[in-house]
Amino acid sequence: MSKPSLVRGTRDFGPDKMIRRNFIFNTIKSVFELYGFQPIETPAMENLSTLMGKYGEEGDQLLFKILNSGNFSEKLNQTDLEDGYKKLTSKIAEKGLKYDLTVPFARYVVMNRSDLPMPFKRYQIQPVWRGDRPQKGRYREFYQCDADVVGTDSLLCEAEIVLMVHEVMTKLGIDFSLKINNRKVLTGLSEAIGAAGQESTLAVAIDKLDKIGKEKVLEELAEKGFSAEALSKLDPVFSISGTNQEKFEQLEILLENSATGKQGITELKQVWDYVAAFGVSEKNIELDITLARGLSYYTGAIFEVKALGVQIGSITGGGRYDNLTGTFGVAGLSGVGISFGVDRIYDVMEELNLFPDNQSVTTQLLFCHFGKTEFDYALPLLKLAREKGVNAELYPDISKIKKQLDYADRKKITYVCIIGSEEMETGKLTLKNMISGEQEKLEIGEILSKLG
RNA sequence: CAGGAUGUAGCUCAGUCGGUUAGAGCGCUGGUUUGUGGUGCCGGAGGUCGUGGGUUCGAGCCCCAUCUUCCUGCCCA
Repeated sequence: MSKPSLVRGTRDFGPDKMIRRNFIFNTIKSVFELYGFQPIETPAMENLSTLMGKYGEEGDQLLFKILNSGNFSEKLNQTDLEDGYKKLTSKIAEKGLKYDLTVPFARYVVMNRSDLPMPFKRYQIQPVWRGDRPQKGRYREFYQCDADVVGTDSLLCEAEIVLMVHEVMTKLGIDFSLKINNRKVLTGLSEAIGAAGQESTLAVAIDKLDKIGKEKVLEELAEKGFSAEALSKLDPVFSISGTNQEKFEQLEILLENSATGKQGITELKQVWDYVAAFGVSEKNIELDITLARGLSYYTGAIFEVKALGVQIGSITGGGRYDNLTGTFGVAGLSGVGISFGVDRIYDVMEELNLFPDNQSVTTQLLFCHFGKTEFDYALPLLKLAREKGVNAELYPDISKIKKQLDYADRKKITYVCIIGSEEMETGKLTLKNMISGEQEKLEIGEILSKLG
């Protein structure tokens, strides 16, 4: 038999990791609930018709497709095989693993809209799957923690997303940079340089500015067919700088002839004002007009969060999508949401050593014994300990005390209660602190009140 | 999905020009004045050298394929 192995890009999580992951999950969850979001869950798999076409062509390729059950090749003929894999796929696979939580959520909203209080605020913490090639901070199975609001255009939602990001990152101790842009600004930008309709190409190139530099960006755009005139009009974009307020002023001049662009600026400024009203400092929040994410569905605000001091992709991202439910037959429902990437947040915290030490949930008290008589004597004490709310266990085998202490040591149990014939006679049990090595003789009641 | 690197004990890694029986540290396990773990001392187990082919008298080492992990790109959390 071959050695067992994991599917590439997937991982097991042992107790140590789960404790830390739960710490992150709980932090995010508590913040979501504080802002009035309610939990839902959706299935791991969806119909491919729900998933396909929502994430662009790249996304369709990265979807994990599930082979139909039973004789999936029954109805195939030679022509199907010759037509290529894309057409073949739709004939042998009709389900897929979900790629994110937003699209299944949109499906959920459409299917349940008459029962949902609008605006509907939900959060969802589940794994998603992408058939990507794994590398640092990129997995094929990973968890997203999403919070979305649908059924309102209010920019208060955008502002609250900013506040939630701020709160979560602060609680986790992560130094971060939250970048905000607006799709309408990108649209305005393409109009302003006379390349209306080319905004996706433009945005994808500009997005790489801080990575490859101005020259390479212009090079790429020229290759994609942008005129020299358009590129020269783009020039002021690269010199936008200063405080967020100063950036707004420069941007207003740049987009003065684009109605859409000006609308984008107005929206952004409104978000800023709301955030300011909550007294949150602007220190970690930055207007970045080169930011481009989720171009296939975001229509308004775009968010991205990066951790400072760690070389890893964005740890959180989101934005507003005006028409996601439109593809499911219900138009006019606007939504805005945020997605926290737990796996990347974990990697960041690990690298920066941000996990609290005393986080481990473990046994507080282990009863050790010298034999069957002592074992039996300990049973009611064990019951008592648990009734008092002390996490306790009794070493289940009759074995040497050395082995029992070693078990406590490995499991990082701070206190052991040693029971021998002497202890049974006097009722004074030996309590040993495994960290200091100190021992004292106490009655069970004293021990439990000390630990409780 | 494109390009590059990688794989030897549970972990981190040595292993010469292709040459006999593949090593170390850590970990694991047993013992060490039998009622005491984490620090000492002594012993022990553990490897089809990622996998499958090929070249050779002979392969951990050379060639091909395949898989894993890591890096870059694209895209993203």
